[in-house]
Amino acid sequence: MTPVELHPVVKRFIEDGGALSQSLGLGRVVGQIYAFLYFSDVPRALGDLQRALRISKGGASMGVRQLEQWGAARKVWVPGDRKDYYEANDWFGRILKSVLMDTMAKKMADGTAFLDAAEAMLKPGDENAAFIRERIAHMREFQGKAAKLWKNPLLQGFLK
Amino acid sequence: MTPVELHPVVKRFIEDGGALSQSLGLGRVVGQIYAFLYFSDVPRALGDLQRALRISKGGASMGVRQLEQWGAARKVWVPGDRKDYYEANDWFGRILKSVLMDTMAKKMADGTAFLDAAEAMLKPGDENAAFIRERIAHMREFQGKAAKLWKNPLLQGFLK
DNA sequence: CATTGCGTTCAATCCGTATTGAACATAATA
DNA sequence: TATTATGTTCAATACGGATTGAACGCAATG
Repeated sequence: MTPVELHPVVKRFIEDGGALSQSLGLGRVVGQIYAFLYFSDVPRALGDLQRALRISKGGASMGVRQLEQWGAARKVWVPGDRKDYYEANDWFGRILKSVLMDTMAKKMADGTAFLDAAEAMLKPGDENAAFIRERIAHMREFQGKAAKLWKNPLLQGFLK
Repeated sequence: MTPVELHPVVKRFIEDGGALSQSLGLGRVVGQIYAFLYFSDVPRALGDLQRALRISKGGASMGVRQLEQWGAARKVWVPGDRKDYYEANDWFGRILKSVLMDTMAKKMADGTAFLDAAEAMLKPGDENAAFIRERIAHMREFQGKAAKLWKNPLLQGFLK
């Protein structure tokens, strides 16, 4: 598959975007694809991604779908062409929120359930569980603060 | 090395704590060690960590040091014993801040530098770079908002 | 000064997960 | 319906980073 030449600056952004998303545990290609789309003034098809980033067909397909799920890329219709074209969503706040919801909030949610389950495991008469109860109560307290912060308009405004 | 029996609830917290820190890209053992220390009412030595968590000597040593660097565990002196004992810091906000500073803030910082460098790469007369400039400006804007949010008392209070 | 107990280091290994690519599914076109 | 152009799936693989454990350094003790 014949490569594609990129503006040096865009190339750097793709490299660093890939490294960033890699370091955040999101995989390298999603960062690369997003960077490529973000710096493209026209929509791009899967084949463009393959050529520009030298990634496999499957990788392009899966990466772009992941970005779509996070609302970081959207499919656009190009008349007279039946390929799927994509462009970047530049609303960083929204994207960040999606990713956070997909990674953090989920954990938070079953964190609450987990604390309940843990406390239910403690037998009523369990003497030496007093310290454990204390610790769980302390976790609950922090969890409450975190939930409050998450709901705060300042933060939600940033992530809107 | 002979194992150690743990309270079932603590065992669950260790399992889940390990899974959580693993999923956050911090490695499994640090989460496990922290959970073990957090639910221990007495300080613990490296050997205790090895036995309780069935991890290697090196793993215990490195994990506990990482926690120390984040301020999530501290060394305590036990008179008449020359082993190093550790206990958990339960100030979650502070710990979270340390971890964030160590993982995110760093990236943010050289993100700024990177944008400067990228813009410097654009030749003054480069016509078709207009779109790239636009995009970089848009990134700067968001970066500014993020920096502002980070400095906000509400967030800093939570992370104090 | 030899020995013992403890903590640290780091090269080798292991393990999870990101990535590939061939096979398949689907839809448009001739 | 056969063919061509596209997108998807998933088992196999490659890769990076987490984990191990033997070797080492150091300090206390006899």
